[in-house]
Amino acid sequence: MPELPEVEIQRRLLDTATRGATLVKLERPDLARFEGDPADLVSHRVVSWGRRGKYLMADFGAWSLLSHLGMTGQWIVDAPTDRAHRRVVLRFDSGRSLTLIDPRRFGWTWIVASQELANHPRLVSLGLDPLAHTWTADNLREAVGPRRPALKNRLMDQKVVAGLGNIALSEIGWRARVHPHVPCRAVAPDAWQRLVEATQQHIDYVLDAEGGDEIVYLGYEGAVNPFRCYGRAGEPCPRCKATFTKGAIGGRATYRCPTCQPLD
DNA sequence: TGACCCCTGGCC
DNA sequence: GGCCAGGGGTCA
Repeated sequence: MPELPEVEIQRRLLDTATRGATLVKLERPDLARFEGDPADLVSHRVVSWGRRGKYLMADFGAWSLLSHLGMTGQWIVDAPTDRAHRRVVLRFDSGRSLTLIDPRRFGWTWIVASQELANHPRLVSLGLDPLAHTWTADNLREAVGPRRPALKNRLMDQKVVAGLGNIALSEIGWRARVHPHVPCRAVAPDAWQRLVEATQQHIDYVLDAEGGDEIVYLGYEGAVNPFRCYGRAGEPCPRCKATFTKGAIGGRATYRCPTCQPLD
C-alpha cells in the first residue's frame, strides 16, 4: 500500500522523469475523484515534484497537481496504453508520459493554484513528517499529547503524524517494543526515542526494498509478506519466538508480539 | 468512538 | 459467493 516510503519513491521517480518538461496534454480516461481544470496545467513546465505525508505535489509554476494515491494508486512512467486501470495520463513535450493506475479508485487528484497549495484543506493540518528534521522524540511526544486513546490511533491520525499507515504502525510498534494499545498518556518516557528510531528503520527498509524503475507495493495481493510483524498472526516473533497475535484498534487489523510488546 | 461509505481483487 | 483488506472522509 502507498504509505510514506512508497510515496517518496514515486516522488523521486516522477521528478527524474519529468523535471523541466512541459505538459502538452492531460487525459482522463477513467477518473472520478478529481477536482480542478486540467486546462490550467497544459503548456506549463514541471519545476519539481514534492511530497508531504502521503501526498504528492507536482509544481507546474502557477499551478500545482496534488495527488493522494489512496490504497492502490500508482504513477507509472511511460506506461503502455493497454495497461489496466488507467485513470489519468499526463503527456509531456519530452515524449514521456505519466499514468495514474488505480484499481480500487480510492485515490484523489486535484489541480490547484500554487499560491493556495499550502492552505489546501488536505495539506494545511498535516502533522510531523518522519523524513523531516523535525522528527524527534520530543516533537513526537508533544504532537501525540497526554491523551487517553490508544497510541496507534493517534499515530494513524495524519494531523499528528503525516505518512504512517496501518502496516507501518504494526511494524513500528514491534520494532520499538511498544504495545499499540497503550494510552498515549501512559507511554513510557524512553519509548518515544525508540518509536522515532523504529519509524526511521521501517522507512529505510521499505525504501531499500522497493527501489526500481516501477514501484511494486510490498506485500500487495498475494506477494510474499516482507514484513516482520504485520500479517504474521500465529507465526513466531523473530526476536523471542513468542506467537504473534492479531487484534483490532480503531477497526484496523493490528499485529503484535505479546512478549516483546507488553501493556505494562 | 464506531459504523459506514467509496471500490476491487484475492482468498477461503 | 461472501468476506476481507486498506486510506480516509462523513455521520451519528
